[in-house]
Amino acid sequence: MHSTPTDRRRGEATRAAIRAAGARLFAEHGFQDTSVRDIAREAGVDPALVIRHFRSKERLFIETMSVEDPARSIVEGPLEQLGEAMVAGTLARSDRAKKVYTALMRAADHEEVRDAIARANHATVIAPLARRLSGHDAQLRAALVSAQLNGLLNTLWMIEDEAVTRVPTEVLITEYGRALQVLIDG
Amino acid sequence: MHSTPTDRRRGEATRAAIRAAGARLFAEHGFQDTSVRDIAREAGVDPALVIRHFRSKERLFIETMSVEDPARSIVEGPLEQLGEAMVAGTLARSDRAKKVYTALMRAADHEEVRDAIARANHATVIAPLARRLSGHDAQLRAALVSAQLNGLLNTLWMIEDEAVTRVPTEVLITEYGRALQVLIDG
DNA sequence: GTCTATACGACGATAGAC
DNA sequence: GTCTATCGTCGTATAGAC
Repeated sequence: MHSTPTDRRRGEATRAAIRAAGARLFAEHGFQDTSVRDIAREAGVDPALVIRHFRSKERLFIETMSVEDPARSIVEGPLEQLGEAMVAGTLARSDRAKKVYTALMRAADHEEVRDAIARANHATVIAPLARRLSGHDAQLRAALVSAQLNGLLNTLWMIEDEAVTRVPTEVLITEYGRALQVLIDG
Repeated sequence: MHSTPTDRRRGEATRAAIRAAGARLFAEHGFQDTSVRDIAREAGVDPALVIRHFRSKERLFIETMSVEDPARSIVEGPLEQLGEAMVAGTLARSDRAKKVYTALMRAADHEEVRDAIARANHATVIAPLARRLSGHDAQLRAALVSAQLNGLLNTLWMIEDEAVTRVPTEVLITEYGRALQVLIDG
């Protein structure tokens, strides 16, 4: 009937194990190629518990595909060189951040994933950047800078277009940074 | 034993019906939400024939998700205003072109789809643009312009971020066109 | 050769017993 | 909270009729 303290503690341990397994497997193999049964096996629990605790594979994915490493810092620094700084700061992010970004983008078939992506973009890039911009259409220009940045990341991390992946990072920072700077300057 | 003319004609008609059904359903509902059985029903054909004729759902998707409406024209016009022209030309593309783009991007979980996207980018944007650019790193700058453009399209069509979708097209053309122009000018 | 019928193994998710 | 058994659906393969 009632859940005892022991029950609750066991449940929390199970939840944590499932979450850890999901965080690892989704980042490594993506949403589609990671099955609920894979996660259960990695967590050492019954497959039914994955759904029981997280309601659906999709919800576990969204809850799991996030990074503590805050991207907020990429909109800091002198405004006059922020374009380059944003590209450099993004390309220098952790390996996990790249994998999470890629996994999210490649799962954009799912509406709730798209919403999560949009929310993350606003929270980590658009809103803090818009606060720093002056001049006309600050909000819009911030959103377009975010779109630009995502364009580069998609080419580099999601599509992995060889024409761009083999270019030295410093060149990308200089060239693409100039393009961002135009919208930052307004 | 041997295939009669009647056999061959029947087979071609079946193939065409499956292709047409796939072209419609994939564009409308995406890769994931369109089942092989849906396509077979729409085509008035046995589900096994879909695989028999196209080897896999993924191959039918890639073969089907293309547009005759050539995007090549978006890299034409005076170089000094090509940035704006590219944005304008892209945003003015057919409704089918938008749906195909969205369907492809949302199916990027599949490696062969990513390859198809990269090939399309090179054939329709990067290569023809690189041919027109002069100065340093023409090939790279063309690839980065393509990345920028895809960034806008992803925000607009794939993620459908409201902060950008509700902005008037003319504003997007002016603002984002300026950013493209920087890399076009070099 | 085209097609029909049937089946396989894996999937996400659920009901109900403990 | 956990586990077993199972459901309906999926992409795909194939045997055999025409």
